[in-house]
Amino acid sequence: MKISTKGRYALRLMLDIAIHGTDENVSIRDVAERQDISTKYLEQIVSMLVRIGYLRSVRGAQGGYRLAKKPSEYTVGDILRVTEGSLAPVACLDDTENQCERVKECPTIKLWEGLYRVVNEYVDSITLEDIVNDTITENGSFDFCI
Amino acid sequence: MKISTKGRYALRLMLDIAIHGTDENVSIRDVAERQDISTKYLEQIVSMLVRIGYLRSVRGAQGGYRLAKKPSEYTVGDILRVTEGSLAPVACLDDTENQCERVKECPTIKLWEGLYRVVNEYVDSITLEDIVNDTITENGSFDFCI
DNA sequence: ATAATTCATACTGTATAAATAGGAAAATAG
DNA sequence: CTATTTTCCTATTTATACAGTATGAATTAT
Repeated sequence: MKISTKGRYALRLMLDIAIHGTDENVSIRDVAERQDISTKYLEQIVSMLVRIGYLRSVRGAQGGYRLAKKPSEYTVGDILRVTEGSLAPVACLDDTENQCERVKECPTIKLWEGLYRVVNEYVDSITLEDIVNDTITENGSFDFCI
Repeated sequence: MKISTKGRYALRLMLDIAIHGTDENVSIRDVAERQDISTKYLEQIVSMLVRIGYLRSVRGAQGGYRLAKKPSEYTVGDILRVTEGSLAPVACLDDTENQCERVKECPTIKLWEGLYRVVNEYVDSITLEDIVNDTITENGSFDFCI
């Protein structure tokens, strides 16, 4: 039941860009340095977020990334679902063809559906803006640990 | 964010014993057959549940397992926490020494704490009895799919 | 005694996570 | 117009944890 580094890094990346990208493009190199994450690994993660339209990229010198929307318009769930693939606690809840034929009479499926629901509700209740405001208010700095 | 087979099998094991263990010991062999899970793998899982006192074992012929308490006294969370290790979405929330020194000023830690909380609240709100009743009421049978 | 069971622990294969690596394509600055 | 900075693409490697096997000892009922 762990969130992978991809999901965590993606969140830190988006927060970093939310904070530093208001008046200039944010390069992966800078994010990698501030967040202490491998640039090459971040490149993979950022590409997912560009592909889905959450980030806009500008190539070349002075290029980098900006948010496509306002921080208040991204939920944590949005970002985690892109990078984690799915937040479903069991495979049979994924859209794919992982569903077994006994789903209808499975005694535990309702349990997993319920867990899936509360997880989604929670991560969708928090936006990037919420986290940014919270942090800046509390200590002014922005150092991540995970 | 997936629940592992250990957690899922443990739940099915406990439910199976809850149903079939009212007037006799339930052997691993029988559970494995009904649930279509490897007996050797189940042995490992059952041993965790015995060690922590959730199941009582009787050795030898006609031996097997029974619940130590009533089905209503086990929450799903109890069982998952034993077998999954922890339901924390990030390592720094575990009791162990995984905590980094920046926890206090980490912008995302509150998020993960909140997620951890809703997950625990949910899985602790459902007991084995709830699932048993639910299932028996609905279709009388008890076939699992995951 | 024998058969049925739990108990203990070591081992293995496989998939996934996590990260590295190398270079092509695009844009800017000088 | 070339050197530099950056994104973009995709293949490869490494590490770790999951999932399951395997072997056999200990215990108890019949």
